[in-house]
Amino acid sequence: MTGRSRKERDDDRRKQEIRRTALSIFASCGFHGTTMSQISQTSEYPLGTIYKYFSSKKQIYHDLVVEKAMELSQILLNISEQKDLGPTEKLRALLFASADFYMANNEFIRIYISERSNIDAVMMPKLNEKINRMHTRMIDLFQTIFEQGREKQRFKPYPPQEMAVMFSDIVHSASWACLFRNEGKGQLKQRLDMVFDMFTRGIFI
Amino acid sequence: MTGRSRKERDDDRRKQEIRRTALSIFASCGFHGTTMSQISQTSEYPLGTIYKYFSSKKQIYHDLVVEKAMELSQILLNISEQKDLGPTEKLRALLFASADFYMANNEFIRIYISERSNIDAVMMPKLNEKINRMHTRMIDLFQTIFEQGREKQRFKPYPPQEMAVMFSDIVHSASWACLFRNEGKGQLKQRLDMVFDMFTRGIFI
Amino acid sequence: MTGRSRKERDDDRRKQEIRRTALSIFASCGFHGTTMSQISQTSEYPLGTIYKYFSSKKQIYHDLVVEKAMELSQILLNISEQKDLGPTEKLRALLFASADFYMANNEFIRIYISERSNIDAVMMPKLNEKINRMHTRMIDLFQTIFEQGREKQRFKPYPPQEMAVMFSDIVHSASWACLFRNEGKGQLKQRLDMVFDMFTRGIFI
Amino acid sequence: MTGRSRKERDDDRRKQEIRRTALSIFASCGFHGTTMSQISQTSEYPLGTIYKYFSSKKQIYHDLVVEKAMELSQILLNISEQKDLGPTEKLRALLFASADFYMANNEFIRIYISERSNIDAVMMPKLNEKINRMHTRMIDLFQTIFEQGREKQRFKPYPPQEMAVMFSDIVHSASWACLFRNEGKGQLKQRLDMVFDMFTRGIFI
DNA sequence: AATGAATGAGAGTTCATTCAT
DNA sequence: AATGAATGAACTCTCATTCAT
Repeated sequence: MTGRSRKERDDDRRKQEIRRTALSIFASCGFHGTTMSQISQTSEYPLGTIYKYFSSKKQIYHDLVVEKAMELSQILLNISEQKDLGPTEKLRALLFASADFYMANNEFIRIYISERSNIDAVMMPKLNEKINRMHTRMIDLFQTIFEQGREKQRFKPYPPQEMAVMFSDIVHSASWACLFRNEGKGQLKQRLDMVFDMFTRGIFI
Repeated sequence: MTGRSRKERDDDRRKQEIRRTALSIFASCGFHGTTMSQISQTSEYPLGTIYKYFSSKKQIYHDLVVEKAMELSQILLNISEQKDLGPTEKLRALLFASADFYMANNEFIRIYISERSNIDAVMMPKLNEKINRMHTRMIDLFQTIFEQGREKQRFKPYPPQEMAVMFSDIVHSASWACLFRNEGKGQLKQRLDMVFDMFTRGIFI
Repeated sequence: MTGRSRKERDDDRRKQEIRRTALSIFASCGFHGTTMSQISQTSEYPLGTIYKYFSSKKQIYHDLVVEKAMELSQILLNISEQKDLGPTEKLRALLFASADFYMANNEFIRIYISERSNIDAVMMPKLNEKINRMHTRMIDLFQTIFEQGREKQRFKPYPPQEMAVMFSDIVHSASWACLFRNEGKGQLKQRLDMVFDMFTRGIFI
Repeated sequence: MTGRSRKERDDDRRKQEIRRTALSIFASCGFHGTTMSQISQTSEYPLGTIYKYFSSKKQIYHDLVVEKAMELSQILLNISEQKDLGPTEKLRALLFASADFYMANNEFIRIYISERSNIDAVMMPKLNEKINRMHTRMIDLFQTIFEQGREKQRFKPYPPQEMAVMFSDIVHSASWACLFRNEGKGQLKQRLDMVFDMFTRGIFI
C-alpha cells in the first residue's frame, strides 16, 4: 500500500529533480546568476513544467533552502532528544551529524552561508526571516544542551547562549573546512574529533 | 612635495568616495539589487565619471572588497609583527582588532561572508580567487602564531593550521554576533574576552 | 424521426453549454483576460473536449458572437415581417424586442459594442466582417420600414438610411442605459416609451 | 520666452510622438494585440526610451485615452460656457465640435467606444473609472443645457438627463457613421445638420 | 573632458494548443 | 474517444554600458 497515486509520486519525483538541479545551479552561480532557462535545460524539464511545480524562481530557491534547512533541523532535533546521551555525547553527535549533512549536501551549505549573511534580505524577506528563525531555533537547541551540561557540572559556567553560538559556528567552520579540502571520510572523522577536542578542552596547556 | 599631482589626489579621493557609497548600497541591497544609477545618484557622481574610475559594476565591487580585505589584512599583519607580544597576547589582539574592524565596517562583513561562500565564484572568478588567497594568507599568519605558541609550550599540540582555521572562524562568529545584536562598546569587550577564554581554555571543567 | 442522432444532439447541447460559459467569462474578463483553462474549469468540460468542438479560442468567441447576433437578427426579422403592424408599431416593437434581448443577454452587449468599434479587426478579421455585415443587414431592415413609413406619409422625408442608422444607435443607447442603471422591468418599459417618443416626435416644442 | 528648456520641449515632443504611434497601433490592433516592440519599431524609438517616458504599456494606453478624452471634454466645456449661444445653438455646436474631433482623431474613437463597453474594466480599473467619470461629466454638461432649454420653453418636458444621454449617443452615432463612410467635409456638415434636425424635430409628421 | 540620455540584449513568466495516455 | 499535463514561443520590462553632446 503506497498511500499515494502514481501521479502524486511522479509529481514529487519531478519536483525533487527540479529542486536538485536548481540547487546545483544556484550553488555555483548564485540566485541572480541562475536563469530559469538554465534550470530548464539542465533539468531537461520544459519551462512550463517547472512553473507547474513552482510559482516563480524565488519560490524554487525558497523551497529548496527551507527543505534542506528543515532536514538538517530535524536531524539535529532527533539527536538532542536522545535520552541515552549525556550533554557531551550529544554535542559530539551534533557536530558529526552536521558535518555529514553538509558533506552530503555540499551545494546547500554555500547557499545557507550566503543566506545567513542577510544580503538578499530585502529581496527575499520571507526566506530570510525563516532562515533566521530556524537558526535561532538551532541555537536554542544547543543552548539547552549546554544548560544541561552546566547543571551536571560538566561545563564551565559560561553563558549557555554564548557557548551555543560559538559551537554553532565551529560546526560550520569544521564542515566548511572539510568540504573545501575535499577530504575523505576517514580524514573527516579525525578532523572532527580534533575540533571537538579543541572546542571542549581549549588550546591552552 | 607629495609625489602626486593634485589631479591624482583628486582622482583617489573620488574613487574612494564612490567605493564608500557603493559599499553601503551593495551591503543593503546585494550586488544584484544595486544599480549603477543608484550609486551615481547617492554618490552624486555622474555615471560617466564612475565609469571613468571603474570599468564595470563588478569592478567597483571587486575593488571595494579587495580594498577592505587588504585593510584588515594589514591591521592583522601589523599586530602579528609586534615583537613585544607573546602568542597569546597576539591572538587576543587579533581578535579584538578584527572585531573592531568589522564593527567599523559593518557593511563589509556581510559582503565578505557572502563572498566566502564562493557562491558567485562563476560570476566573479577573479574576486573569488583573490578573496580565497587573502583568506589563506590570514590563516597562514594565524598559523605562525600558533606555531610560536606551541614552541613556547603555551598551546596544546594540535596542528597549528587547524587551530588557525578555527580561530579565524571564531573571530568571524564573535564579530557577527556583536553586529547582529547591535551591542555597544562595553558589551563588545566583555563578549570578546569571554569568547577568547572559551576558545583558549575550552568549556570542560 | 428527429433527423439527428442522439450524438448530434449531445454535441449541440455541449457546444451550447461551452458557449454560454465562455460568453459569461469573456463578458467579464474580455477576450484576452479569459483563459481556455478558465472556460474548461467553469464549464466543467475538459480542455480536449472544448478543442473538439471549437478549433481555437478565437473560434469560440467568433461562434458565440455570431450566434447571439443571429438570434437577435432573427427576432428583429420576425417583427419586421409581421403583416399586421404598421411602420410605427414595427419600430416600437423592434425597440422593445432589442432592449429585451440585450437585457436577457446583458453579457453579450458589452462584447457586441466592443466588436462594433472594429478594434480587433486585425486580430479577428472574419468576425469583424461578419458583424459588420449583420449590422448592415439590420440597418437595411430598419431602412425598409422607414421607407414604408415615408410612403404612407407617416415619417418626414429624411433619407431612410439615415433614420435607420440613428434608430439603430438609439436602440443601443437605450438598452445600454437600462443595463447600466440596473433597472427593473417596469422602469424599462417606461424609459423605452419615452425614448421612442423623443425619437419620433423630437424634443422641440 | 519659451518658459521651457529645450530638453523639456524635446521630451514633450518625443512623448507625444510615441503616444501618437501607440494610438495608431492600439486603434488597429487593440490593447492586447499591440506589442511594445511594435510601438518601438514603428515609432523608431528604442524600447528603453519608451519606458523612460511611460512606466508600462498600460500607462501609455491610459495616458493616451485620458489625454484625448480631456481634450474633447475641454472643447465641449468651452462651447457650453459660451454666453452668446442659446441652448439649441449650443447643442448644435456640440454636435459639430464632437464630430470634428472624432474625425480628426479617428483612431481614438475606436478606443473610446471600446473602453465605454467596460470590457477591460477588470484589467484597467483606474482607466475605466476615469472614462466613466468623464462620460458622466459630459452627460451632466449636456443635461444643464437641456434644463436651460426646458426653462426657456424651447424643449419638451422630457427628463433632461434622458435627453442628455440620448443626445450623447446620437453624437457618437453620427460621428461614427461619418468616419465609417469616409465622408468628406461637405457631406459631414450636411449629415450633421440632418441628424440634428431629426433629433430635435423627430421623424413623425 | 564630463555628462547622463539612449540603447537593446536578455531576464522571468504566461497560456493557447497539442498529443501521449 | 476523451483527457489534461506538457510545451515553448512570445510577451513585458530592466539596467549595465556607451557615446553624442
